[in-house]
Amino acid sequence: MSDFYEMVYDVVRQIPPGRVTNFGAIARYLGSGGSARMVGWALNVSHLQNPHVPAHRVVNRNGLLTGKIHFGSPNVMQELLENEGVKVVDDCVVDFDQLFWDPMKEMS
DNA sequence: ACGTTGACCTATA
DNA sequence: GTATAGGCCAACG
Repeated sequence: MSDFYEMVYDVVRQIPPGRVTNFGAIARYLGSGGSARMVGWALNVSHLQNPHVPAHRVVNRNGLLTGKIHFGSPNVMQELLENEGVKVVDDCVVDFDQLFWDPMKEMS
């Protein structure tokens, strides 16, 4: 596996329950800068990884659950988030700013 | 090998 | 404030 993928998975796994983050933060943390798309690709195959990666905690900058379709069923992602206490309305995370988890600051 | 697509973001108008 | 443009790198056809 490429180091990029491993780093992405590592960061995503360290996201605390009930918190969410976006692709840009992860991309910048990895030093890829604007390569946020690569993060998406990494998460795309994340379901094959072991241990499982909580990709449901990763959303886009708008807090929209863009990748819900890749979870097998569109409702799975929202279910998981709500199960962790994250309110989701119309595929959007409520209070995204509060629940936002920045790897740069939090991991330091 | 080439063009298109993709769980996106930043910048400029 | 929204609209459009550019960039980013990997996978797919």
